[in-house]
Amino acid sequence: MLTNLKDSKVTIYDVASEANVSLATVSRVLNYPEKVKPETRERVLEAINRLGYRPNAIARGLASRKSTTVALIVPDVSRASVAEMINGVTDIARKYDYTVILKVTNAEQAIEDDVWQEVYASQVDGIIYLNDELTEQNIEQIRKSDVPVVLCNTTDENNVVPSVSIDFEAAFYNGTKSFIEKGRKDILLVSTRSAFSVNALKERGYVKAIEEAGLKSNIVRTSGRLAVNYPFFQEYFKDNHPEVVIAVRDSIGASLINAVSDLGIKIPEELEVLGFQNTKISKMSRPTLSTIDNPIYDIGAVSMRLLTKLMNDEEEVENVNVILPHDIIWRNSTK
Amino acid sequence: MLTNLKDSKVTIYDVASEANVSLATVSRVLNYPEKVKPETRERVLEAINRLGYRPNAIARGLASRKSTTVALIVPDVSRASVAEMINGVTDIARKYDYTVILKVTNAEQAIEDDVWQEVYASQVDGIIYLNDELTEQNIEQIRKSDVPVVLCNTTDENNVVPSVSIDFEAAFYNGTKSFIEKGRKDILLVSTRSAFSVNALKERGYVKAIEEAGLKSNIVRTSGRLAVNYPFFQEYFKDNHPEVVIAVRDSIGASLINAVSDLGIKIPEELEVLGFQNTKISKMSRPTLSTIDNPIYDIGAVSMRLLTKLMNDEEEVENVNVILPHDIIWRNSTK
DNA sequence: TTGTAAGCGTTATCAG
DNA sequence: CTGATAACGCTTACAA
Repeated sequence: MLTNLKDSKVTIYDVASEANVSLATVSRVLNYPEKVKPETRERVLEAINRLGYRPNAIARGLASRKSTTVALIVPDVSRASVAEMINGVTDIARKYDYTVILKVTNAEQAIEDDVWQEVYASQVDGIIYLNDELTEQNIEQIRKSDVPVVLCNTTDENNVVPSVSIDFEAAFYNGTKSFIEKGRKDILLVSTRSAFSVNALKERGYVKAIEEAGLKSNIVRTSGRLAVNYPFFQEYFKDNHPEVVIAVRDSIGASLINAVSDLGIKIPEELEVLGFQNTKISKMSRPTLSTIDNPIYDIGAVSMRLLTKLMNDEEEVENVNVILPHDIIWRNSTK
Repeated sequence: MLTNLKDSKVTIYDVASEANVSLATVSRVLNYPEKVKPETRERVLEAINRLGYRPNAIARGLASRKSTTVALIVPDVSRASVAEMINGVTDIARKYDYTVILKVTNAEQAIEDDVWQEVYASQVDGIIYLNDELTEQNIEQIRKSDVPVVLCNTTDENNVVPSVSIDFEAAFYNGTKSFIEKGRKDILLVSTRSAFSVNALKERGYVKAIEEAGLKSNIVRTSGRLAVNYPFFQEYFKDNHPEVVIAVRDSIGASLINAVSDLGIKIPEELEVLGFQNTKISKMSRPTLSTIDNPIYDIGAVSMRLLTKLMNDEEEVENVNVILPHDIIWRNSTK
């Protein structure tokens, strides 16, 4: 009769009296079960079940000064890579009994500033931060944080903030080099316009491979948006005919394939294309898009796991920069 | 000197003494600014700024018995439609100052059960629930909830749970009918296998249009997964040659286009294809996929807005079933 | 208009 | 091993 009654918020007091113990004992069986005699523990557990008691996480948070909550800050969840990463984070969060608060910034600095204030107000125990256009200002923000932060799918150049990602520079170095080894000479990199971001690392890897081979590097920077990319590519490829294009994102690679195919250029015969990320789109594209596999689910999962360690002081906060391995997946957009 | 000091958690007491008022007054300027004399209000505000005070959301939640937090329960964030919907929810949540907790169930009933317990323990003020494979059990769960729930992108057949979605039946009725009006007779619907879901509504709309026209309905049900769809379609279209295929999801439509094109069938000349959702994939597909536009961002946004009303008792909990308009977008997979 | 004080539902520190 | 009791940081009557 007491069970499941809609508005009957049952508290620890109710359980205590039901089990004929003090509330302290109930609290103990919940948090340190080994510290209470098996038979009373049993009695309390029964009372809990009978009443359908669920500890109030808010009261618990206030009293214990930890919320077992983490914030996940992302620019936009509709990007395939961030969506998949979120799955990784939430799966591991569940495993370690953390609640996750989702904050999306729409990549706007003003919102971003608010968001940091909000998550502090929420008393989160840790923060997972995904921002592939990290600025100095953002890094400063993180360093002032009194709760642990892990950068997800990015790195801090100075290794002062914990992070989880692949080695972007090596990935693009290897990707570029594999074409060079096949004898290609005219290799274009399509990157994005943005002050400072992981794309700079990708560019660096590309340039390194190109220069080592004594070739000429060639980078064009475009928007990340489909509506502007398509016409841009159609224009560009009227006059320019590289042998290979490496794109910093699959979506760019795929829209390039479409734009260029619509122009009558044959892929991979006349132009080879390599993407980055291995999203669904790379499999759905025709021809299917060869791509550098960025294990984004794992990156999310490992980030969350790392954060749990940081929150429990099992790990030093500095110099924890996890590098996950990457792969190149050859499909039909390359010979 | 007190500002920004890492571990100096400044509380309402600190602000009170800094401003020479009682903590109650500080609380008032935060919650009912009009109830405090402008000059003291000013003094308090200054103190707040000077100390960099941020109210502790947890303590506030405990005292006020509301958390200004909502839970967003989804099966999987990597599905394009749910990702975009989440953007809608978070944008509106931000506008109304709600924090959102993200719970992903991986479409597993066991996790789902846990999740509901967890969100209750979290003392959320409301729940947004996205599940396109709703069972009786789930509906039961919702009805027992003592906090408002809104179904997002689904409807409860009995209209007892608030919901926001398009009229799925009408959408597929109209989609089907538009082909019938162009003289097509052999129209196949590709749906998914699943006990009970919105796809049943889509099927119903299709069947209605077909039967009204005195044609023969034809539904095949497949998995939602790319890896199984592709070979399935290749097999199916060896022997079957409908004029039109309507798919219950863009991803199914797009993989059908790929499978069938790889078989040498010309789209739209030999087969027309209509998808559902208007995801990025429908624009990236070649030929581009005609599709029923499901305004999923808006659905998320409206759901959250509705939930705010429900949480403030501005709306009746029963019979709030918002139907958003839909559109058909004709692209190159249809004549 | 402002202050006092009693909670909110836990955890955690003492004694016993 | 268990029970009182004081926090935790805030909201909210009720008094002044």
